[in-house]
Amino acid sequence: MKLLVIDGNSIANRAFYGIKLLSTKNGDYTNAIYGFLNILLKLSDLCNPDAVAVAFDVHAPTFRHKLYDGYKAGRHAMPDELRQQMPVLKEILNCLGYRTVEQEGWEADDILGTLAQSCRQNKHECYIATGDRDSLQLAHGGVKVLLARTKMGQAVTDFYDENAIYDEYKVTPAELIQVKALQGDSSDNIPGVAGVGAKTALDLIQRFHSIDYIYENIDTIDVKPGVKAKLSNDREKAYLSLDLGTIRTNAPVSTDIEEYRIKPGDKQKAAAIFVRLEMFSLLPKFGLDPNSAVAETTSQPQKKRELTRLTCVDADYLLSRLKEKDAYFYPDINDAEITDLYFSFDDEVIVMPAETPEYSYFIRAFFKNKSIKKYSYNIKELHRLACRYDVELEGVCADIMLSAYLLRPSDTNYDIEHLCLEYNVQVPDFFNALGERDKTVAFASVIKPLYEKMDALIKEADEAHLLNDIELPLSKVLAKMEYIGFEVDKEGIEKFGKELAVRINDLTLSIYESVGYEFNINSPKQLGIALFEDLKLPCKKKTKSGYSTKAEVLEELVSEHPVISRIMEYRTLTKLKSTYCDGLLKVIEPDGRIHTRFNQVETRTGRISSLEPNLQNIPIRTELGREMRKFFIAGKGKKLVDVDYSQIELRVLSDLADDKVMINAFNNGDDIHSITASQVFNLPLEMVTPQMRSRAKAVNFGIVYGIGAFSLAKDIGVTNKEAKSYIDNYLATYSGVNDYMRKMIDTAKEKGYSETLFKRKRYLPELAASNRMLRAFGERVARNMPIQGTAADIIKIAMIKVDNRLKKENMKARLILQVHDELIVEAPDEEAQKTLQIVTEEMENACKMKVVLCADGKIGKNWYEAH
DNA sequence: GCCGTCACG
DNA sequence: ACGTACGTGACGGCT
Repeated sequence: MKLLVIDGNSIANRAFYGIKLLSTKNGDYTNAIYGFLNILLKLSDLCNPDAVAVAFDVHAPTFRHKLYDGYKAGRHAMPDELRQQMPVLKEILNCLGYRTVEQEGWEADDILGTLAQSCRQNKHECYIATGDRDSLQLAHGGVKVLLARTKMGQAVTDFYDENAIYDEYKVTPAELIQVKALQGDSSDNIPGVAGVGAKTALDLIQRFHSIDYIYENIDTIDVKPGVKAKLSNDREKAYLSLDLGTIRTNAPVSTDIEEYRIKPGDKQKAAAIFVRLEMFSLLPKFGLDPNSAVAETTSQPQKKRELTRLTCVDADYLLSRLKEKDAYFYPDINDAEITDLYFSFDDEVIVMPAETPEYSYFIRAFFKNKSIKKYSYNIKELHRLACRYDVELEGVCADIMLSAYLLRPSDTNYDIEHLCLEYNVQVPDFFNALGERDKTVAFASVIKPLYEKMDALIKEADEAHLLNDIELPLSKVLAKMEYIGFEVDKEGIEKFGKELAVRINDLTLSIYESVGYEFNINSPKQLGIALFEDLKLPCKKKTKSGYSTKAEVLEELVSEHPVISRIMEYRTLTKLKSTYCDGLLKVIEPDGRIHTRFNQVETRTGRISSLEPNLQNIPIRTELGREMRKFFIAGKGKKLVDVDYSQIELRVLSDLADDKVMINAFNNGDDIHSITASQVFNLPLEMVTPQMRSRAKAVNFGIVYGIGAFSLAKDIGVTNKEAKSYIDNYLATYSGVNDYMRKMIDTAKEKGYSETLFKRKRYLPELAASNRMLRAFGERVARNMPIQGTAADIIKIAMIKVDNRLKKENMKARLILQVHDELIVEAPDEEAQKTLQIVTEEMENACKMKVVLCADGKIGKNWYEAH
C-alpha cells in the first residue's frame, strides 16, 4: 500500500499565490482550486498512490496557541479570495474519491506527522506533499517528502528522504527541528534564540546535534562567548520553540490506511462542479465526461436525442427542406477552403460536403435566398465562402460565436463544446458507422438551443443593437476585406530584406569583436551574460530569469560602451527583417496580395485584431521601419485612400465625461494638446513650447490609460512630483473628466462591469480583489475600457457605413484594412477623390455625439504616401 | 508552451 | 514594501 498525504492548506496556498487570480462569470474565485488540482495530478503521477489523505487546518486555537500566545499572531490571515475556495476544494476532492481529514485543535502538519508515523510502523510506503519546509522533519524511516516550491517562476517538486536532507543541510531530519528551535521562524512566530540566525543555528546543531546537549554542556562547549550569552539568555524560549516546531504524531485521526484508499467518488457531481467553475481543461485530466455534468446541472433532464446523419445527395431536396423552416447549421471549416455544412433538423442532421458536385449550386441558391433565415456559427467565414462563390449571404439572423463574445468578451475559447458547457446545453452523442464520436453532427444539433439561451441573455444585457446592427453586419465587411487583401511589392520586400541582411552581418561581426567571443545576440540570456558579466556593465533591471536587456535599459548604457548602440541597431534591423520582411514574404498569396484575417472575438475592449500576418503593427514610428509601408501598394490603376480619426479616444472621453471644457476645445477645432499644455502649465496658448505640448500629449494619453504619476514621470522624464502636479492641474482643468473617472469605478464596482456607449460590456472581477495591485489594475481597466471600447464601436459603425455607401454609389473602391482609428480603401484612380470624401464623411458621421468627430485622409500610390 | 522583446493604436 | 498606463500579435530562444 502506498499512501500520499497532502498538506491541503500549504498546497492551496502555493496554488493561490502562484497563479493569477482567476474567477468565473459569477465572480467565484478558482485559482487555488485549479492550481491545487493540477498539483494533485502531478503528485499522483509522481508516486501513483493507492490511498490519499488530504489534511486541512481547522481554524480553531490549537495546542500551540496554548503554549505560546504569540503563535502565528504575525502570520497573515487567509485572504478572502482563498478562504472562499477552501470548502469548494474539499467538496471536489470528496467527489473525486479522495478523503479529506481535519481535526479541531490540530494543524494539518500534525495530521501529516501522525499518518507518516503510522506508515513507518506498519511498513507502508508514505509520501508527504507540502510546500512547507518544516515538514522535512517527517522524511525518515521510509517516509518521503515531496516539497512543492517555485523555482524561477516554475512550479517544481523536490524529493526528500533522510539522505537528501543530509546532503543539503548536513543534519538529520530530527535535527532540523533543533535548528529551527534555535533560529526561530518569524512567519510562524516561533521565537527562537534572539540573535541566533540560520547560519549559527545550523552550525551549532551540526556540531552538537541537540539543544539538550548544548545546554547540558553550555560551560564547556566551544562556542563564541557572544553566542553563548545569547543561548543562556533564551534557554526557555529555545525549549518552547522546540515544542512549537515539533510536529505531533498523535493526532486523533484514523490511522487505518484502508480508510484513505481512493474511492470512485461521485464523478458526475465532480464534473458538474468543474463546469460551474469553468475549469474545462481539467475535465479530461480527471477522466470526467462533460455531458454527465450538463445532465447533472440541468434542472429538467433533457430527453435523450437520437440523431440521424444524412449526407445530402440532392441539393434541391435540401433546399426545399430549408425553405420549410429556419436554417440552423454548423460550418465545419477544415482548411480555410473546404467548408462542409451541417444542417440540423429535428432529429436528423443533413450534411452538405464541400466535394459534392452540387455544392456550388447549393451554396449560391441557399446563400442568396433571403427568405431562409440563417442561424449559425462563425458567420464571417461563411461570408468569405460567399465571396469565393461570388454570391451574397443573405438572411443572417444569428452568429452564436459573436453572441458568445459579447456575453463574455474575456473568454479565450468559443468552441461549440465550450459554449455548451457554459450555457448548459447537452451535446447529444452521435457515433458514425465506425463507432467513432462525430462531434460535428452533434455541434449542428446544438446551434438552436444555444441560440435560444444566448439570445435571451443578449437581450437581458441590452446588447441586441450592438449585436444585430454592429457586430453581425461588420462580420460581412471584415470577410470582404480579408478576401480582397492588400497588394504588396514582393521584389521590393526581398530587396529590402537583403540590404538589411548585409547590415546585420556587419553588426554581428562588430558585436562579437567588442564582446570578445561569438554568441547568440538574439538570446536575451546570452546577451545579458555578455553585457553584465563579461563586459561588467552596470545592471539596472532584472527579469524573472535574468538580466533585462530591453531597449529602455540599453539606452541608459549607451555612453558606457560602444557595443550598446550597435546592439540596439542590431535589434531594430533583425526585428524588421524577421518579422516584417521574412514574415510577410511567407504569407503573400499567389495573387500577389496579403490576406490578413481579422479576429472579431479576441479583444476584451471590442477592438478587432489582425493575424497571420498582423497588418495592424506595420512600422511607422521610425523612418527606416516606415520604409516597409512603401511595399504596401495599390493595384494597377488604383490608389490607396487612408483616412484616420483625429484623437478619437480623447473625443470619446470628453463626450462620455460630458466635460464642457474639453468638448468646447474640440468643437472649436483647437489643438487639444496645446490647449491642455496651456492649462496644465498655466500659460497663455502662445507661450506653449513644443516640449510643453509633447508633455501635455503624454498626460492626455496617460489619462486614457488610467495614469499614475510614476509612469508618467518615467515616460516624459520628469520627477514624480512634477508629474503629479501635471496630473493634478489636468484634473482641475478638466473637472468633468475628474468626476467621470471617479464615478466610473464606483459604477463598475456596483455593476461588476464597465461598458461602452453602445452597451458593450467587460466584466471586471478584479475590482473585488483584495490584492492591491490587481484591484488597481481593475480600476484602470474600468476607466480605460469605455473609452477604447466606444472608439472601437464607432469605427466599426463607420466601416459598415463606408461599405454600404460604396455599394450604394456603385463604386469599385473597397475597404481593405482597419488599424483601430484608421481605414484604408483601395480605389480605382478615377474614384480616389470621391472615395476620400465619402470615407471621411462616413467616419465623421458614424454617430451623433456632443463632440464633433474629425477624420483626416490622404491619397497615395502606397501606404507610405497615403498616411 | 512560456518568456522577453518589440512592432502598432 | 510593492510595482507601476490600456489594448494587441509575431519572433527567437529556451525548456
